[in-house]
Amino acid sequence: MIEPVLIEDEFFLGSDVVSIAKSLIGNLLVVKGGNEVRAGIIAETEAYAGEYDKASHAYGGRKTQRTEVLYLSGGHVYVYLCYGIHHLFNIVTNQIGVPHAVLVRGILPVDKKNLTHSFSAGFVQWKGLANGPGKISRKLGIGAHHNKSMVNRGQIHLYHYPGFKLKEIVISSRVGVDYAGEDAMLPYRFYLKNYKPAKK
DNA sequence: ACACCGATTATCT
DNA sequence: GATAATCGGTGTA
Repeated sequence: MIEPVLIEDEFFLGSDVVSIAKSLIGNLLVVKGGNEVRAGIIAETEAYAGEYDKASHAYGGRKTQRTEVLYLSGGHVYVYLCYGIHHLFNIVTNQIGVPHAVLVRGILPVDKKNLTHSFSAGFVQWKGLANGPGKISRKLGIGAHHNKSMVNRGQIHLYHYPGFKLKEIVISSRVGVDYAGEDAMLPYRFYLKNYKPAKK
């Protein structure tokens, strides 16, 4: 059994949000709440490249109450509400002042028996599919209170997960960004080949 | 004050 | 598999 190891802070400070989104695939997302621990293997991500990306909330350098978290340093958590119901989980990347982020759109369940003892306390096994950004927040218990928190400091942690054997990654255009014009075509979405996304 | 944005579930075929 | 029904926060005026 190989121990998952926390992803180092520097990883999230990187300037290439697209490659960060890709390399997050297959890593372990862990949410601790109270005495409970929930986890999933990241199976689908999208990159949002800030000021010059029409699909980004920070397009054109827009800075408001909602988007100011995007301008914080890489590793901060950006959670926003969609359809008045769903909380969408993003990880801010790059240096302070550069509003890049990775949206996590899908996770796979992890079996407790594939994890070492350090995760077993309070581990809650969730079931079903989490192939959609609203579903992962439901399954893992991510909410608005996580907004502006810091990965690997508070309740949300990201680990390298050598126990998961990464196969082929599919690259495609992003979901639900029709309004972004030509930027809607950018190949900024990544998912595991053997995973069924909610949307093609 | 108002237009805009989108993920999920239920219900139908 | 396809379609319809659903909400509330945000940004701009």
